[in-house]
Amino acid sequence: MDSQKPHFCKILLGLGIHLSILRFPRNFIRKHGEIASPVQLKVADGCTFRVEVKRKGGELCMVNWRQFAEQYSLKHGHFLLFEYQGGSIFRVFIFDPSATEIEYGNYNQEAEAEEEENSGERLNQKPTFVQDRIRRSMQHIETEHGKPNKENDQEENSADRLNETNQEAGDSQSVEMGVEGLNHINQEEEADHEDYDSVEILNQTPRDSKSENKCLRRSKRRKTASDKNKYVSEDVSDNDSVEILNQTPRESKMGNKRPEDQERGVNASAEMLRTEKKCCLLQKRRKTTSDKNKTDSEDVSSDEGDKGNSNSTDNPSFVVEMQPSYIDPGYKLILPIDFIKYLPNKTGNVTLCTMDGRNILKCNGSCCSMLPLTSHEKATALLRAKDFGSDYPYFKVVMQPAYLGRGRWRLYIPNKFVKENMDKEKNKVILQVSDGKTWDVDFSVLAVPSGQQKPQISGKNWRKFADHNKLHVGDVCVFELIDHTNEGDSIFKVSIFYSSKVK
DNA sequence: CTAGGGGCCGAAACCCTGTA
DNA sequence: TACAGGGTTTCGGCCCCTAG
Repeated sequence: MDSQKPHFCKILLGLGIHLSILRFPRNFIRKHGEIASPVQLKVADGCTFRVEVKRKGGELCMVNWRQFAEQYSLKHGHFLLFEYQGGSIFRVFIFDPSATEIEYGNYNQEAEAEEEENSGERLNQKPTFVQDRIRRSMQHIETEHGKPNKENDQEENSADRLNETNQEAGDSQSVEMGVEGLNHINQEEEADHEDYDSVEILNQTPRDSKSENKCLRRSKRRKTASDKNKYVSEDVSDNDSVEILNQTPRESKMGNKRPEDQERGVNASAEMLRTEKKCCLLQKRRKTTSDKNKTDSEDVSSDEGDKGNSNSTDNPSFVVEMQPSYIDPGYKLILPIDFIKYLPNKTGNVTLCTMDGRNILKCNGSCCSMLPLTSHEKATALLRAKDFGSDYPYFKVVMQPAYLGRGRWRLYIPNKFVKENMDKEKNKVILQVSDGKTWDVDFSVLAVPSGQQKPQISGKNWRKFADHNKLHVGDVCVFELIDHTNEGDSIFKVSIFYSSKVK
């Protein structure tokens, strides 16, 4: 590929594929002007596709590119790189969800073979109620706009409406990875791109950046169990509209759902977890017996009782009022005993599907856990802090679930950093944030029998630090060692790069 | 092979409820 | 109001898996 030519990237996150619509990054159009319709998409296998370009809600979009999407079995997580040749011609490079460029010639066969191989397992794991919800969700979006849900609706009209809907609702179909933007992924930029949750990179291939290069490196290892789970998640999120079946009582009572989510009629499970967690931390009172009895009866009766709820469903469902122990630290969610009859097996794995492709929870038996960030997510997060520099020694950490209360509150510090810059005998370090507030947190170096050493920050004050600074999974912290004299405790200045708008 | 990340277990500390 | 008992939470340590 020619790095001198203008280009932009797109990561597909579901709906865009189904709607046959792909929006050009605004910055790209701003920089290179209008693209005349139709555009030609040239792929490395020699195929060329003509795709119409139209304005949708003020944005320039490729419409009806379904044939192209189908030809290469594009799905959620695929990464497209568009290199502009001029004269409405783009060369397109396609990367699969593992960030590996696909083999164009035999991609379809491979995809089909893989599909076939996994079909039993995967299809079985995708419960029919999910498919049903997806279908109904799609209908809901259409009918919400006052248009009848006719199967024969012209695809484009449907796409238009959905596109408008999603723009209004601030929903996101594609993350635009790309571009010059990654130099400026800060909160102001995020505000600018809020409606698409997107990052735009112009004139910079992902390969240009070290971390992106990491992401795109061809992965040679076998698929692990966790990888398989991720693929299952992707499959489910392909269909884009999976909802939490019912509102939790707390949600409806306290109204702490984000307004944009209310508009959309969807829940972001991670946000729910965070919100619930906050509530739990603030009101960490154990349920009394009478409370529990009340909750249990509500849970069990939810099948009936929620019929009047706008989220009611014909499928079996239940409502759970979060207990502190459901969220933190045990992540054990107790199901109503009456609901067990709907499960095919009393033990085993279940998958919780949400609207947000990333926030799939895999549950094993009674235990649910948030999956750790993928290397790609980490690399993307780290880009927010890539411009950080300091004369002091520092290290950057992307917050993982395990650092923020999953299992326990502990943050691992790179061993190399500790060896080079810190006194292992110390048992405290001081964290200081920009407003000058400080926390004494426990520091220890855990010696593992294999001889390995695992320096870590832990304890109540680390938790207080995380709470006070509203740290969430995906946020980046830069720990800058500004004082490490032998007498006192090491002092770290902590700069935080939040993963979403604060909060 | 090493380091990072996360799960699990058991002990101790903490908190709440019920009862005298 | 004090206390016992039991449930919940916190924490240290160990182990395993994965990526580089």
